[in-house]
Amino acid sequence: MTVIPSSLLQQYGASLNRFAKGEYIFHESWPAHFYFQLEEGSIKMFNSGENNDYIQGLFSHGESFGEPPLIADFSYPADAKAVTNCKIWVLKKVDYLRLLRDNPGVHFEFTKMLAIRLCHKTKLLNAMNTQNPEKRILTIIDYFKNKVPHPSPCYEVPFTRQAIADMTGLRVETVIKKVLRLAELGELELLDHKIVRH
Amino acid sequence: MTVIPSSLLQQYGASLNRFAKGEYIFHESWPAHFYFQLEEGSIKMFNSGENNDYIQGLFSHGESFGEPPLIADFSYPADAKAVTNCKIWVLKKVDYLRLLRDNPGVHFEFTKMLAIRLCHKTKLLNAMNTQNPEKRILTIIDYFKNKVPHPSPCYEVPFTRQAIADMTGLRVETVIKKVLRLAELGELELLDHKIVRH
DNA sequence: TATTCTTTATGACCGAAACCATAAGAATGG
DNA sequence: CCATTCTTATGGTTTCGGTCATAAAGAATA
Repeated sequence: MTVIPSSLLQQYGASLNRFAKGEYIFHESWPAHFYFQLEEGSIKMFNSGENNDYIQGLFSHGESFGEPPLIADFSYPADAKAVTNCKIWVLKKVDYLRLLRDNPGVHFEFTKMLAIRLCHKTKLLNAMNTQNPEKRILTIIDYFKNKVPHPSPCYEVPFTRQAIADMTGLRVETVIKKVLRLAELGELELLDHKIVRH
Repeated sequence: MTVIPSSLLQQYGASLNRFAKGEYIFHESWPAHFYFQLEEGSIKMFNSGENNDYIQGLFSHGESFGEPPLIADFSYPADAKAVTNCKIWVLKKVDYLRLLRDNPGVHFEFTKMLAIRLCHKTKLLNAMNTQNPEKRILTIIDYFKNKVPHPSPCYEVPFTRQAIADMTGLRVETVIKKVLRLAELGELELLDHKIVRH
């Protein structure tokens, strides 16, 4: 699951930096200068609006984030913020590009990951633009359920109703109501307010 | 703008195939066996729903499409259909992967393209989930306006209201009404029903 | 343990976009 | 050239999710 082995990162000059809970790693519209890979903790990428936030992604141990602007020279399309205290491997852009050039296997795995992320966003765009709130919510839940192949058939959703709202473009009251409805319909189970998907 | 030179494609065994207007190149959920690059004509990638279609992308001369499933071994997340008569370079998956392996420069350009597409979908997800219909419409128009750097400051939108609806998740009547409103507000101009963006 | 903040819950009301019907102009094809 | 289909347009109606107000349970913090 780890994108690039830490030994290889260190070999190219990466350093392990700490970010406090709530701290921003970068902001929307900033130019990209570094490769980031989470060693510990988790971060969220999101667009902040006046009323709304929209969560673009959630990343934790072993995952890298914010690489596309590094590769194709554009500015960040979203903010990145530490959800918990984090330790993050940080590598300068030129060193990262050199690492990719020197290691075709790593480069190919990276391309593969972009392809998978693109497919995910493709499916999300379809779901969020054409489906009703219930389906949108299930789409998001099932994405995270299947992200890491789970041993148990049932998946305890690790998000608040507000987080689901911020990933589906809905309002928190709507998510609350639709989740109760989905539980009635048997699509979800509620165990002491925790959402469980089978 | 051409992704891979046709000479290189031929060197790896590509053939130039014809597709008639309206013909499908592939369907959602099919496994991916070929690399496709448009020599002539244009195609659309879209999800077809009961009432709704959702257009994921429009591609024309020089552009490739449907590569991510080839790279990361998943099935197509959408249909691809010829909008006009097309000539398309078709290359077998193994040969395409060999081409990428042998040509790091081509591989890097491909990675760059995925990064750009990912950024585009990120921006779309934000716009479509958090913005009002007017902003959604302008977001789509501006994307195509800026896709190829245009000499003239004004851009004649080459889409029907229905196509805009299918890219924004709105209904055609809504697009018609909001476009008229945007013209009143001066955000768009209407020349004989053609939409022009400055 | 008290207090504050977050999260879930509920109901009333409102408004914007969907839905539906209709029509006229434009483009396409036989 | 005529017939058919597509595209743009318009107005009436409905519906669903947003908005607002309120509250209680739970979690975090002092």
